[in-house]
Amino acid sequence: MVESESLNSGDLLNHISLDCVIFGFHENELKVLTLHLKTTKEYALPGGFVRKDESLENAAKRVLQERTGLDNIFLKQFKVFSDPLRSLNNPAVKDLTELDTETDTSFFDQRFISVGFYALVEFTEVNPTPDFLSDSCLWTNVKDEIRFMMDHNKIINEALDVLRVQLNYQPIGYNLLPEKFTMPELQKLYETILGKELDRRNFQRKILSYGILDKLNERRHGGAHKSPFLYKFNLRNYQSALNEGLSGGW
Amino acid sequence: MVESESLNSGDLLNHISLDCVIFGFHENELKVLTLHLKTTKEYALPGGFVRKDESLENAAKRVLQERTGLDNIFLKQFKVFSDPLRSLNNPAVKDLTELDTETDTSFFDQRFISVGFYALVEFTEVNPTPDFLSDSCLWTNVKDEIRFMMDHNKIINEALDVLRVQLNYQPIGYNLLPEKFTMPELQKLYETILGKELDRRNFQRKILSYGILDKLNERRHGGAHKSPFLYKFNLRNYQSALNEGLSGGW
DNA sequence: CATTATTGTGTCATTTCGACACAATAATAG
DNA sequence: CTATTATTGTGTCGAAATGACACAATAATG
Repeated sequence: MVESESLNSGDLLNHISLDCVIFGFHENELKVLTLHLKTTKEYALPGGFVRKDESLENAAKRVLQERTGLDNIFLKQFKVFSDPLRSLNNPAVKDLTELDTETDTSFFDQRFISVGFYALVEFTEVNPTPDFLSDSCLWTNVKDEIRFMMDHNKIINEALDVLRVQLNYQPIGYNLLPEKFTMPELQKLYETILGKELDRRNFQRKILSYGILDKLNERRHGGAHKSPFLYKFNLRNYQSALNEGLSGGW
Repeated sequence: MVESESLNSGDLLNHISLDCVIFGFHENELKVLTLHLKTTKEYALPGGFVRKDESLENAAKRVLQERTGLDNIFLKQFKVFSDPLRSLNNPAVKDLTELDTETDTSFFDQRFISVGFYALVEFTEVNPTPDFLSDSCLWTNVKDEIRFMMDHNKIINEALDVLRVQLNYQPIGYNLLPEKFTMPELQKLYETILGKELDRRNFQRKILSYGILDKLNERRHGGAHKSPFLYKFNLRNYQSALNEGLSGGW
């Protein structure tokens, strides 16, 4: 098991951890992948530590792979959380002691400076997998404002802030939506992230003007009322929009 | 001396360092505060380490205070540099060994994950002060593309990228310009950061529309030709623009 | 087959943007 | 002391983007 190897703390850098805010979008709701700790029953973000020979990015990829089964997804560090008091009352210490009295908890019982990453994933492709400290791994609704352990609420909120800013100069949606999606679905994604409603017609005009969408000759049937057209992202243009940024500013 | 205390590495967190890209603006040039190492004669960014009881932000403030004499300046972390190979050939180890054979260099001779900060300071207020490893602390011109040690060139370039993006949704200039400044000076600052020229009249129209400037009833005399008006930032509006962001996007 | 909510598409006035023109002015040169 | 010259202050104009709406088409539902 990968995690029990990780517990062999000799391979890991001290004082440094990372936490991942993994965003998914489902049924018009923005979700965050969440762990539920076995012993202390607290909610926590998926996180991990850095091996002595790997980069932070690689460590974050490992965490993502282990919790979601996914590889190659949008992943970005956004802030370091270094309050010297943030590691106090780390429930992992208590959890570990109760779970397994033989394990040395001293690695967990130190001050951690944690690098926050956020990831955007396609909800349906995720296979949520708990780690050795948690009894379940599940999606929680951002709107629900669940109480997380330590400073994880702060981490989530700051990730959301960054995501909102990103929306203004980069395209978003690939990685968060299925391959084919409708305009109303894309709009709902934007509205959910921004926390406000947008005009349907103006939204369509603007998003189309970026040239990152290909309109398909299919419609989504099954819902009530008129069937909307399906779109997919034009990866070529999407990628160049990611690199060069959208319109914006000077 | 503060630094020799810092060398007492028992107070410091292992594996974690920080580097500051301190931007200044002078004579229409964007500058970076740079250290020149005594022994290896390499150029380096001001940096430091984190005490066991302080936050990263606090450690960065210390570094800034020590190198510039300034307190309370714009300072922001922008990225963590964690390539496992980045600490190889850290000249500080060699420098230290040659400078003082009694000092234990083992603290320096470890892998460091470095948090990049960038700061915006008013050039004329800075009192550049070398640290114990360097023989001088001076402003270098960003355009000159001086070769820095380790990955510091990369750190500077990424800081510049972030600064350019920031320009599009936040006001910039306070902290980089003197209290009173002219419109052409402000424009040159923008042009220097962006690396491109802007139309004089359109720039003025746009920057004024933000409502962050107060036009004064004074002009700057002494230069040739027509004397431009002086402006200062309206701190009230500037601050709220910082918080709420400029126009932009959705 | 009518109802109803939703989608596709378009209009219009307002604002913003990009590219310029021209007059005012302050040191400098003669 | 006056003309020169480069720079600054201010404004215009068409094009493009934006925000606020209207109306027809349509696909499930009853």
